[in-house]
Amino acid sequence: MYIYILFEIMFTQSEENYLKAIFHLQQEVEGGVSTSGLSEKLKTKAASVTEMLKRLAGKKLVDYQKYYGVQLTDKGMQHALLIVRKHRLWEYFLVECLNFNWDEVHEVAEQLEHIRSPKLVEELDLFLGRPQYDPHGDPIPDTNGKLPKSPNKRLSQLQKGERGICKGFNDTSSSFLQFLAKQEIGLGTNLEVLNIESFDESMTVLIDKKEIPLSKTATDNIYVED
Amino acid sequence: MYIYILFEIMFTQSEENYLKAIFHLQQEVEGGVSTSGLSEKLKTKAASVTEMLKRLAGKKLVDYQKYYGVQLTDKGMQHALLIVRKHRLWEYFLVECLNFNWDEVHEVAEQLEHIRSPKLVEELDLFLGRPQYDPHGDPIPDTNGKLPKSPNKRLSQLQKGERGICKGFNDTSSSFLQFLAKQEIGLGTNLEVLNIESFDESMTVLIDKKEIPLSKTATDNIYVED
DNA sequence: ATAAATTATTAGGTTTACCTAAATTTTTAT
DNA sequence: ATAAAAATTTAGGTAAACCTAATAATTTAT
Repeated sequence: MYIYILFEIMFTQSEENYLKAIFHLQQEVEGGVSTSGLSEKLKTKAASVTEMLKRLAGKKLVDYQKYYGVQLTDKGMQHALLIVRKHRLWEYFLVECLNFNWDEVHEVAEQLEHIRSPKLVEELDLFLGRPQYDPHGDPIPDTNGKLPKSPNKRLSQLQKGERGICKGFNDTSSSFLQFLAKQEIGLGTNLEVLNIESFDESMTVLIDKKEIPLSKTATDNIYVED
Repeated sequence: MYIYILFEIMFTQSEENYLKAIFHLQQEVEGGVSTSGLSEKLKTKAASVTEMLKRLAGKKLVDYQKYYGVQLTDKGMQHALLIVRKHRLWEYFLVECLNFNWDEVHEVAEQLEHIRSPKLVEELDLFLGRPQYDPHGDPIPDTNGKLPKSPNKRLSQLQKGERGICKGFNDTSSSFLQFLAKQEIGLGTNLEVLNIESFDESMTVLIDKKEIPLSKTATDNIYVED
C-alpha cells in the first residue's frame, strides 16, 4: 500500500510577481525575456533578477540560459495565467462593485492577486458573472488558463495611426448612445485614430471618410477590437 | 510656509499578525499578554516572539516589559482594530456573496485582512450594507474602531451553563421560523444552556422552565446576546 | 527559603529578497 | 577585428522573520 502526500504548489509573492512580469514581457517581444527588462519592470536591480531567475529555473517555472534571458515553461505559464486571472477578476470586482475608477484599481489588484484560495477565485468569477474582459478591456483567462479570442481595448488605448472595429460601449446611458448614433458610430464601425491631443487626450478619428472629434470621456467608453 | 510630508504608516504582515494576536489575548485575560501565549497562538517559537515584541515596542505599538509581557498602546490598538475590521468585513463578504460556509472563511480572511487600501475597506463596508456582525456573530469595528455595543454570538458558541437572550436568526426560511415558533423561541427569549452533547454538538436549552433539545444546525442559526 | 520547574531572553544560524561593487560576457561601433 | 559600451553575473552584505540551543529570570512547590 502506498501513501501519497501532496505538496501544495506554493510560490512566494515575489516569485509570482516575476512570473507575471515575464508573462507580460513575453507577449511584447519574442525570444527570451531579458534581465534588464525585468529589472526595469519590477524596479529591482539586475543582480536581484539574476538571483531570482536561477531560483525559478530550479523550480522548473522558467527556462533560463545565462546571458540570454528566460522563457516561461508550461508550468510557469500556467501559474502566470492564474495570477493574471486573479488580477483581472479583482479589477472587475473593484470597478463593478466597489465604485473604483478603472484607472485606480491596479495597485489594489496587485495585492489581491496573491490571495491563495481556489474556491475564492471560482466563486468570485461566478459572482461577477464570469466576465470575459477586465475594466481596461484586457481578457480574463478562464479556469483552465484559456484567454477569450479577440481582446477588446478601449478606443482611448489605441495609438495614433491604429485602426479598430467598434465592439461595445461601457456607458449605456441614452445620452451617450444618442451621441454615438449622431456620429454614426455603432457595433462593427471601422475607425482609424488620426490624432491624439496631448493636453486633454481627445482624439480625432476617421470614420467612413469623415473626421470626428471625440473627448477622452467618449473614447474611454468605446470598446474596439484591433 | 510649511510643507508636510506624510509617511504612510505601514506594517508588515507579520507585525499585523502579532498586533491582532495581542488584541485577542488582551480581551481574554487582563494584565500583560505573555510571550508563551503569543507563541502558542501564532505557532512560532518564544524566541521569535521576544524578537518581534522588541520591534513592536520600538515602533510604539506596544508597551513591553521584559519578562512581564506586552500591552497594546493606543496606536497599536488602533491598528489592531483596523485589521479586525478588515478580517470580519471580508468574512462577511465571503459568506454573503461568495457562498462560503461560515466555518471555511477564516483562512482566506487571514490573507485578505492584510490588503492595504483605505478606499477598499470603506467601499467594501458600504457595498455589504455596513454590517455590524460577521458570520460568526463577532462585532465589526467601524471606521473609527468603535465596536457595536452588545456583540451577538451564535447560540452554538455558548458554553454549558451560560445564559443568553435571543437576538436574531440567520436562516430565515419559513420551515426554520415555523420550527422556532413551535418551540416558542422568538426575539427576546431568555435561554440557558443545560447540556451539550459532544458527539453531535446538539444542545439542551432551558426556555421558560421547559427543556428543549436543539441540533447544531439549529443553534448555529440562532443569535444570542450574553 | 530555597530548589525545581517553568517561562523568557540572548546568542548564533538560516532563507528570502533585496542591495552595491567588481568581474565577466555579449553587443556595438569604429 | 578589436576596443568601447552595455548587459549580465558573481561576490559579498543587509534586514525581516523565522529557527535551535544555551542562559537567565520568574514562579511554584516543598
